[in-house]
Amino acid sequence: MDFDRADAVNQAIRLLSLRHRARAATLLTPLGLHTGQEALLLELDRSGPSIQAQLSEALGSEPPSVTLMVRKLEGAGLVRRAPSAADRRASVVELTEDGKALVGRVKELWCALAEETVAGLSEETVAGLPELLRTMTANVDGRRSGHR
Amino acid sequence: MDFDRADAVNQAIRLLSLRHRARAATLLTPLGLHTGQEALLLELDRSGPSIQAQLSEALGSEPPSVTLMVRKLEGAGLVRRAPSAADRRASVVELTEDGKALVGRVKELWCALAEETVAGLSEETVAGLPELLRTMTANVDGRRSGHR
DNA sequence: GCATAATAGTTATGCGCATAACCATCCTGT
DNA sequence: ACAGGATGGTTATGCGCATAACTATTATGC
Repeated sequence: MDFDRADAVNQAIRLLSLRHRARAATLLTPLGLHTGQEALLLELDRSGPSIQAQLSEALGSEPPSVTLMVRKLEGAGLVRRAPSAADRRASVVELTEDGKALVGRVKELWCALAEETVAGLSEETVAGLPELLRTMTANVDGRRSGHR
Repeated sequence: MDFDRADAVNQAIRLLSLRHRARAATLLTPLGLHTGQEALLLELDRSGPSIQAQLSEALGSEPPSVTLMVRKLEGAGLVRRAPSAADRRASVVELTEDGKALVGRVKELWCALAEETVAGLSEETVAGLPELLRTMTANVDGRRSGHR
């Protein structure tokens, strides 16, 4: 691939990352959330109480990141931790009532953001978008340093 | 749009951001660069000596971010700053010889990364990709807080 | 059954990027 | 010509995310 084409792809991905994230931030700020935290809340809503290793896997974030996210959300009263009965190393994270209440609002924002994002695109393009993005993600993820 | 579809889009964008960035990081590390710095070097290669406001605009990063990036690249000897003759507030940034030498290698990585990223996609999909991503970027960027 | 490896989690540290507040310089209108 | 605003840059601070190094527990191989 020639450089101009490659650069167009890479730079477009970089800019979309920045802007989509920035837009998410401005939408989430009124709820008192920071970008990334919404992913954790949504995952808990999806899968129910989970240990941090599961969250780390689901979010695609490293364990230390999850530790911090959970700590902050716990401080905000949106999430609660309990020691796991089966494994004394693990702690189970779950939504509090406040957390559950907030998830509803997060979902609305999430829908609004997705609609904004794909505005003006054809129905079929939108339909194929997640698959397309996941393919690219898997392409670069597969080359990750060794593990998995 | 229903939540599942919206979430698929948003999460796919989030994950692609993380992974593409992570992959870029592992490719750039051997060159002693961190993610984001390559964009600045490539922009200088493209447009020649520029003042930081131009870089900020071209990279889509805020001025404070540019200040730090330039400072670090200057420390690494890849970039040089000179006061602007026309405007005493501005400083002109340009590549050093070392910087120019490194840009060549960055370009190679950049091509390799783009090829990895779009592996397995049809030729037409790849051709339309930058435009597609830019459309989405503009969609969320347009709603930005007031300015531009 | 016990040493060793694998796994869950945390702390420390560092980078990228953002916003807020601020200074220095320039441009503009009257 | 000069006050007020716009523009270029920097500093301070904070969050997200990463890696490295560590502890505590659980699983495995001989």
